[in-house]
Amino acid sequence: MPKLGMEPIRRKALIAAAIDSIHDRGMAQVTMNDIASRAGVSAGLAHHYFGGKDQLLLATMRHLLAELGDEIQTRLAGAKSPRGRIRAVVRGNFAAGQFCPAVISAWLAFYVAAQNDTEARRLLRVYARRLESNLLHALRELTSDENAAEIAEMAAALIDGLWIRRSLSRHDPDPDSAAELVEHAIFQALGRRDA
Amino acid sequence: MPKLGMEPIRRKALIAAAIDSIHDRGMAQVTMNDIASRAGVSAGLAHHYFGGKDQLLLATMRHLLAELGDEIQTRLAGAKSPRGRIRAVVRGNFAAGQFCPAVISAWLAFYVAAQNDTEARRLLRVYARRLESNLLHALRELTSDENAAEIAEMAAALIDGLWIRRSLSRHDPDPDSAAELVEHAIFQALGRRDA
Amino acid sequence: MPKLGMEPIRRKALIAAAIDSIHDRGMAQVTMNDIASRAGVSAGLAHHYFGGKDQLLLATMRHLLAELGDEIQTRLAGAKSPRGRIRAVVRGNFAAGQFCPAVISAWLAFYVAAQNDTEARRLLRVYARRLESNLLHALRELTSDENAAEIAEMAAALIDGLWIRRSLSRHDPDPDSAAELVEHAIFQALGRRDA
Amino acid sequence: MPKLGMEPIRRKALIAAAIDSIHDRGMAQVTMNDIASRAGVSAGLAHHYFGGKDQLLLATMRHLLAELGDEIQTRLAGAKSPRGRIRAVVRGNFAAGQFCPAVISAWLAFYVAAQNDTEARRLLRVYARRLESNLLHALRELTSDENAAEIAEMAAALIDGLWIRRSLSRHDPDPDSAAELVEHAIFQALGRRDA
DNA sequence: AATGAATGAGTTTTCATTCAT
DNA sequence: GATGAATGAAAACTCATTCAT
Repeated sequence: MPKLGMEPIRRKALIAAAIDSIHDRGMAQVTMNDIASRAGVSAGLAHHYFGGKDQLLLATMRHLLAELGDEIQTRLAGAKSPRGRIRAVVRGNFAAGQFCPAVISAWLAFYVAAQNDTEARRLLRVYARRLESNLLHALRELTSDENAAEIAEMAAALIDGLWIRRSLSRHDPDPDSAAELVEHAIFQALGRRDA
Repeated sequence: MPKLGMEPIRRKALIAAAIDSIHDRGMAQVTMNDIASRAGVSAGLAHHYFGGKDQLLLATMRHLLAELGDEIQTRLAGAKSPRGRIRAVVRGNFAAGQFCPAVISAWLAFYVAAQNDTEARRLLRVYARRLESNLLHALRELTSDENAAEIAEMAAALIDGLWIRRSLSRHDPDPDSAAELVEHAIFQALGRRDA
Repeated sequence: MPKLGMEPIRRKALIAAAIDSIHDRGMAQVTMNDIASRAGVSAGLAHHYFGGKDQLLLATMRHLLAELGDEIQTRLAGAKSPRGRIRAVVRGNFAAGQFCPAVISAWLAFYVAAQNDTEARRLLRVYARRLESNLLHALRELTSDENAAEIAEMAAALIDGLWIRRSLSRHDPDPDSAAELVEHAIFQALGRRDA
Repeated sequence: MPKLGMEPIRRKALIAAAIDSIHDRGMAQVTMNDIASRAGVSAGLAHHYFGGKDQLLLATMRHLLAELGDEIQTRLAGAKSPRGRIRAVVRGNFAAGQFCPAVISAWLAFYVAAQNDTEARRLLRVYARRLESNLLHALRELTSDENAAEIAEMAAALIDGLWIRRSLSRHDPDPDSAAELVEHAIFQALGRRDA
């Protein structure tokens, strides 16, 4: 029973289905049929709306990136101090909507896909640059530029590493302890001068 | 012109070719033909030796794991102090043979594949446990068990995170600075009590 | 905003769009969507009016055939002498509305389609017979029946051949010189007895 | 039961099957499966050897063009006089191997395909230019350059037109009478000065 | 030991066609 | 009268895998 204005609804459903499919079949094994039937539509429709598998996957990635960006921006807007901004960035990266198994799987898959896909790589670089610049901004208010850069690099690596590692663990990932670990590392690195 | 004793040579060539193929086509896109022709043999032969694509890929993963393990063990054998052992583990993870683009790509790909492949996951878990136990062992000589566990987790995440991040950068990865960053973080975390 | 009496307008627009689509995508590649969107309507509407792709294409062919027939009949009506009637037929075949790239493409496509489509073949045969009979009629007044038949066959082949050849040339086809070439050949063949 | 050196055999069989398939299904309707199963192989093999449908079709066209070229060259080599060379070209165009229903269908299909496919068009232009140059060469020895050009154009159109027309007739095409018709037209056009 | 030949199952992709609105 | 939504069947294409030689 076709209705009007279905397109955005289908697009969202397909993107959500793509994330779930990647999670439980793996990027290399997902088929359009998996995704489409999980979204409750035909494979043809997925093609119709996205133009092809690659583009659907890229759209999914863009969606994830945008969501993460929003998460961080929202928290950043409410932060008052440099330390608050650092916390905002870190917590944003481990926000509930993001740090669940299916989303983590998808993220990793995209990280890996970016090794060989120019557009995916471009997308990821934009995100990485923004993350680092957010961190740097806050850190520079608390320490020397040089120091800030070093800490930012460490923090970013730590965030990504925790994502990866949690994805392999049996238990559901715990956003809070992950965020605390990162914050702890950052503030400790700042600590010497801070103290 | 078939020769005797070619098997080990072919196996090595195929594994090396698999790593390269994964690097420049991506796990999802590698075909047996890619790998075989890169190794200078027919796809049929790759089958003959490994029994199938999955098994060749698994063998490749085992090879990577074994090499990394050897790298670390060798360094560990020559280390005298707890700090030396920590350095051995960290440096081993960024050893020259490991920390080059093709190998990083392959590692990441396997990390992701492990999300959905039981055997790959098992293999990876064995390695992760050993890495952690090596680190823990050394750390426990320098701090409380609880503290050691926390630092080990952080260090492991940092190592993985650096791998992933370096893989996206345009430049060839620099093992030394990566290792230093990790060592610095570890010793700083130990620092308070160490001092 | 649906209007009354749109049907004939839509039909014409769709047929024109079909001709253009065939011209620049090729019979094998035309889709209902091409045609419909070029006509500014939805594919569904094209179906509604014509019942299906095949029937739209057949209607397009009928349209072309009818136009060509009209073109010739009009000229024939104004012709006084046998030679005038021959000229009428020839010129009709190269009339402006007919001898333009898009129409030529469509004609050829139909000619070829007729090899495998019964209805298209029937349509084409009717036209071919009429064309020949028109020519024959005029020729018989100028030469023997046997001779007339031979010349008619030659003329018809020449007309078709020129269509096909002009369609491959880079320049826009020139109706006048084509018509002259055919007339020249006919009158020369008649010449011996004519002289 | 795979044997060595099958590739050229398969290629030939597939090309022959393509011609037959085009003939009895029509260019727009042929599928790789039609062709492959007619050639007694799987569709996968056809892809393997030709890379895709388009390329198989193009290869088929190239084959037809080459055969026709050979046919003409052979006859041309044996011709002594200008008139003999003209006859060689004309007869070559209606040679037995060429002028049978399936081949005619394929030719026409390609002629039409050339309207929209750059490579097909290029191929056809090469052939058309060669045909015309062969004719011109011979004709120039018998009449003025200007006259020769005109007659060559007429002859070429006549040849193509006869192909098209014969393809629509119910009976098997008769190469001899077709060739005679063309020769007659040429020699008649030459006749005035010739006489 | 090694290969080229061949297949068939699985996937993406395309489209005519249908239909509720 | 007209559309956008949706499908399903059919087609192209890919590839791991098998096997005779």
